[in-house]
Amino acid sequence: MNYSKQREIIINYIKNSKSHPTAEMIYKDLRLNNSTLSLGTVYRNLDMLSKSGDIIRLKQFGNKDRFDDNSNHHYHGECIKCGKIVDIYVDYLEDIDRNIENVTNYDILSHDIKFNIICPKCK
Amino acid sequence: MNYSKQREIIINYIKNSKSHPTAEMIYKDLRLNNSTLSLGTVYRNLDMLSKSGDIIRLKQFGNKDRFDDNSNHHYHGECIKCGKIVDIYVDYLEDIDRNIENVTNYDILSHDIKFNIICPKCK
DNA sequence: ATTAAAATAGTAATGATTACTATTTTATGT
DNA sequence: ACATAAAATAGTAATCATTACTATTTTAAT
Repeated sequence: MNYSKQREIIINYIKNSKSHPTAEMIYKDLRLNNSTLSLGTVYRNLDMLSKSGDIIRLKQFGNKDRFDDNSNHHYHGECIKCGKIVDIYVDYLEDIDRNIENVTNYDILSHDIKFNIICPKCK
Repeated sequence: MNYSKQREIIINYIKNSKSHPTAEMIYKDLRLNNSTLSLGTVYRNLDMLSKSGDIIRLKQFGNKDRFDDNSNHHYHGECIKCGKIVDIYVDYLEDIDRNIENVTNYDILSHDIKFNIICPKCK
């Protein structure tokens, strides 16, 4: 994977964002200071970066994929009222994997949890 | 929600299926014995049934939504080798929700867990 | 049996994502 | 620096899962 300016600004955008942006949000924002950036380039890089593990692709929120920084582990919550997606920073629950492993035939590598929440604003 | 023959066969198909079928799989199979069934009808009913809670819509597996019986609680696993989606029957982990609630500002209503697994065949 | 609401079939449209191609950029060896 | 090959991009076209639309049919209740 060679260096590219476009990939750098895309990954920086995601790492500095708190909003779990979609491909289109990333494209529109970065276009402002990068007038030749192509939407295809955004999609291709999001795909590469999520496959390499630098970012994570979230499929479980709405109909558009969302992307998130993968620097430190966290779970996700979605407010059932306003739809906001939030990070939930708690230690990875390793015990769950070992427990499931004990009661099934499966090797458990990891897990993702999505919490259905009500955020403070919507309470 | 009025009765309809089409909705009945769709919900029965899902309840009898172990394969977490996509809309298209359901459509193709049911078409065999129901030559006028429409794909739009399948989509519309899957939407209604998942909103009413009779079935659940799984968004986190591949690019097509999958549908599953919601009669008794279970989690899901996806084999990272063969892509198979399996049910994991363990009690709902209520403690997790209460623990998160204690360390965040959020009301936690429920959660879904996706396990990344290796199935017996792929071991 | 009448009637209004709900549902369907079949088709068209939408919209997120992927594919394609000619051009440009990057990394490497001379 | 220079040449070269691999990798990446921009811009556009194509794909494909899903949703919307409309005329007709079915359901449920009086």
